[in-house]
Amino acid sequence: MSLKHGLLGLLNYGDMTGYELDKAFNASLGFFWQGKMSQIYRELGVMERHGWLTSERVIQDDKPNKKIYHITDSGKDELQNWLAAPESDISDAMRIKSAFLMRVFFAGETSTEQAVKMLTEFRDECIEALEGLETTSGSIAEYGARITGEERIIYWQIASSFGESYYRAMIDWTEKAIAVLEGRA
Amino acid sequence: MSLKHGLLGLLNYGDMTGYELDKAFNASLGFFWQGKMSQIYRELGVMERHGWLTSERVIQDDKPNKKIYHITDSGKDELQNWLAAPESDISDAMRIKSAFLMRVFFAGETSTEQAVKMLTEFRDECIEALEGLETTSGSIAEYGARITGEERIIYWQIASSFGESYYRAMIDWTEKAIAVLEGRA
DNA sequence: TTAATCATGTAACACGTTACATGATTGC
DNA sequence: GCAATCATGTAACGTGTTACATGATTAA
Repeated sequence: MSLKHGLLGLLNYGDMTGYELDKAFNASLGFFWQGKMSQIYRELGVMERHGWLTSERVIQDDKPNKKIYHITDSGKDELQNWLAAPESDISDAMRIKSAFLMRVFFAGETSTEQAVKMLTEFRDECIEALEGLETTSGSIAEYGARITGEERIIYWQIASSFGESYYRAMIDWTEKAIAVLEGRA
Repeated sequence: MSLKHGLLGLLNYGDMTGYELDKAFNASLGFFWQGKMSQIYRELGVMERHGWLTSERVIQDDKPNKKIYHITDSGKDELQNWLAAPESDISDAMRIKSAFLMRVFFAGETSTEQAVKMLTEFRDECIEALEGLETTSGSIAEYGARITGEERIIYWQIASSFGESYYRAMIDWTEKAIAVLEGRA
């Protein structure tokens, strides 16, 4: 249900079109939730049918026509309920789901070299991702400047600092694993 | 595609029924990939149609009849290809997807107390999960004793040590976040 | 007597991905 | 001339979840 709630949260900051929502979503929430445009358009339709949103069609002649979405009181209620929901999403957040780890699990069926290669690639990607985070925190600051409210920025920073902790832990883990495999060889 | 590959990997250790696969899956891979029984049965059907498996029906009169699955050469090929696939699943493993983080992101719409409560609950769950991991490594040892191959056990331990790194990082992050919020209040 | 274990599945729905379709304007 | 931006969607498929159906045996 979280794509819907992410969209609600963004529309709570102000009216937007589906196209703008897609960009705002990727620029802010995109770090910990991904949604394709086609899915966003579909979900907006569902949400409108739920009565969480209303839409208004705007005719343009220099650019394609657009449809501006507006959050309703019912939508704001839904957002608040979700935010206040005791324990919701936590058990979900605890669960690790990783096809990569599954490959590690079965790596005994291949050679040690292949396993080391796989882990090395992973570590390199983690390092890159960690470096990329500086860009992300930059875009958060930018966003924060535009949309008011210092209280909000604190939470954005907390959420984005998750990435740092996460990638650092991954790099650590991978390097230990590589050391174990190379020590054994 | 990873549920399929997990099942292939397990069937590569030996023939099993859908019911046994469900239990083996949850006892070993369940830590980083979850699959419901109904989904497992469906996927087994698909895999058999792909020619990755064959099945044999066994009539029992004290217990319900069962169907034993056996991996084919084509299935073994598929498993090897997946294991050798350069870079597959890595970009997937990098992506963070967390509805919980989305709630943190929007926590500015509620009170600081509520945000602290949410984070505290999360930290507590992480601590519990970390403690629960000792049980997991126990069950890995048990599994390792039954299914031969010391090379395999190493990878199982590497995969399961991921959890430790992960939960420790989460606990750290949460505690820093709580400190920031409480310092501000 | 009640719950758990054994054992199989179907049906419907929810969510995510990929491919396709359309078409003007603007900057390199 | 070519790619990007603006702007909306549909269709089909893949994967994950929930609910339902059946029914014997065994241990607390």
